[in-house]
Amino acid sequence: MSEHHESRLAKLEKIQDMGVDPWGAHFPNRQWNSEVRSLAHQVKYQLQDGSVKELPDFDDPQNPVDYRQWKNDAGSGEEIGPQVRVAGRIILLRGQGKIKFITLRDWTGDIQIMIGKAQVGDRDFEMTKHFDLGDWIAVEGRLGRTNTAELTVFAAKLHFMCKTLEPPPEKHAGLQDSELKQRQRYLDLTYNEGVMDTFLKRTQIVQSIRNTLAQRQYCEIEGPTLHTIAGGAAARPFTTYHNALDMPLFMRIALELHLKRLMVGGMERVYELGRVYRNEGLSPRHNPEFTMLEAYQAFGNYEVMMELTEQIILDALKATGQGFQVEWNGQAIDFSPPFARKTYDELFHEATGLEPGNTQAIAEYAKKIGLDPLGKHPDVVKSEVFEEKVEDSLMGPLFVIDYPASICPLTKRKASNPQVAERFELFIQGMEIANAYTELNDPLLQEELFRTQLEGQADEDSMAKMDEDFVLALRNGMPPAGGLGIGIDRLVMLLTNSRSIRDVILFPVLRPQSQQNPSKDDAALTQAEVAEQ
RNA sequence: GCCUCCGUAGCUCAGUUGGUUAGAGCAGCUGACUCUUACUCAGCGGGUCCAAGGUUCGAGUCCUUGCGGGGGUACCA
Repeated sequence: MSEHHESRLAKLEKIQDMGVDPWGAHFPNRQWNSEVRSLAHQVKYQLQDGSVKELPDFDDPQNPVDYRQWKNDAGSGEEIGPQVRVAGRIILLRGQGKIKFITLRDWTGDIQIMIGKAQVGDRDFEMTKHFDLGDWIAVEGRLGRTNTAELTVFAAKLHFMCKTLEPPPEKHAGLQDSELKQRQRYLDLTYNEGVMDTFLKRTQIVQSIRNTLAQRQYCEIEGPTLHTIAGGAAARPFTTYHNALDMPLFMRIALELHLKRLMVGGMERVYELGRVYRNEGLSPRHNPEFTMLEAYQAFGNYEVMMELTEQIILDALKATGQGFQVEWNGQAIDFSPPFARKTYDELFHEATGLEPGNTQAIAEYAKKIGLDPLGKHPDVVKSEVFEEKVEDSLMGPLFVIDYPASICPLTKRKASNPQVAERFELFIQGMEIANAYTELNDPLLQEELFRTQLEGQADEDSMAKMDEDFVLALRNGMPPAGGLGIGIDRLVMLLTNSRSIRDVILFPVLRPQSQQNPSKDDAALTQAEVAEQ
């Protein structure tokens, strides 16, 4: 066991010896640190004649005020301020003889506490000797300012809330090791600047999306995450097994097919915001489980969904207190509406100089850039070239519209040109953020497309799996509709200036640690020994 | 999966061409201090150098394998 653990356990005992519960209790009427900060204007200076003076503005960097001098000039009197009740974690601790300063942090921010032996009494001051960085405490006291004008709670009564048995990260640099940041996210949240903010913003974004959809009378549902056929996207699923039913199950890779069943059932505007699972590689843009929004609107089309996508993003910007100009990874993103639109073929031509219809030339070009066009449908080859040469360079926000129909088996074709599917993808900073169609509702064509896809495709390509149950649903009649998918994690990345998807997922997938942490076993042993004594 | 970089005290990091007993700051412990704010001052402790092998008179440093992480790449409508 390390010196840190020993020291903390010893202090834990001393707190118990004082008759204080080191694990704390209910602390009613507690105020957030941010609330208390907003009471700063109530701190005033009362002169001996009873008149009250406002304090000067200490926050003006142009005009620094020496508070000690100011009080001197004002004449003898006393600072007055509201009584407050705060609670939080001890982040910094500065002792100065019979006085202690604590920087107390809650999830709204920091506030300084001053504890004077004469003010809190011997017993509470004795307790401060057993404080460690990271401990949770609660404080009752008067809000005021120190001689250096720092807004401070002058403690009258202390309450111990929770002992911390592990030492905190380094107090200036914080937790730098990206592995520890992910494994011990609780430390990352408390001690690293901006981390709490990022995850609170994530919540705001998700709430904003729900609000936007609610305003349009969309209904949120919860579909099954265990599927008998993992469909709705081309991805390798995670497999699992149900014992009582004695059958394999797949974790869902998309929300699409069940939402469409609900459209058949007459849920005319329906969405799910939930987790999907894809058994594929990891990268700064891919986590094996991630959050998707899928929304379907009866009698809509992909144009309607484009407008909705834009609204969702603009509302999310507003909800996170941002304008149209956002900085991301050192670059500027301009979200000013309307977002640009370009057709697939247009972009293809711009990037390659090739005619989008010239399959021969495209196949040769594909070979030249290291792709293998042999035995593939011309549109698949074209799509591979597109992914290789176009997608990464789309800084956007840009709606890419009108995809080749043969690579979109769930999408309705354009009435004027059946070779083209009514589909768009939204690209920002080279990332695919949204994907939407005018949904295919022709069960006969759907069945045929499933079959065509099946030919010559690998077994694990689940998109190719015939989903007869889904086709049956379509045979019962799904209204024409627009459908939309948005990758929530990637959207959060863009709106929080996060470079890695693992910075916006609280607990990303990690391998288990290689060795057992020996300090844990030691601690358990020693606690048992302590109990014996 | 493959390529590549990284792994040194609780944390953040140094560590020269392979050479004496592996260092610093924070954190910890002891003491002093009633307006500090990365408090200060005096003193003291703290290491499985990721793991296992190997080369060498000698390995934190070089080699091999493994483990964990970052990045790239492959897979990925």
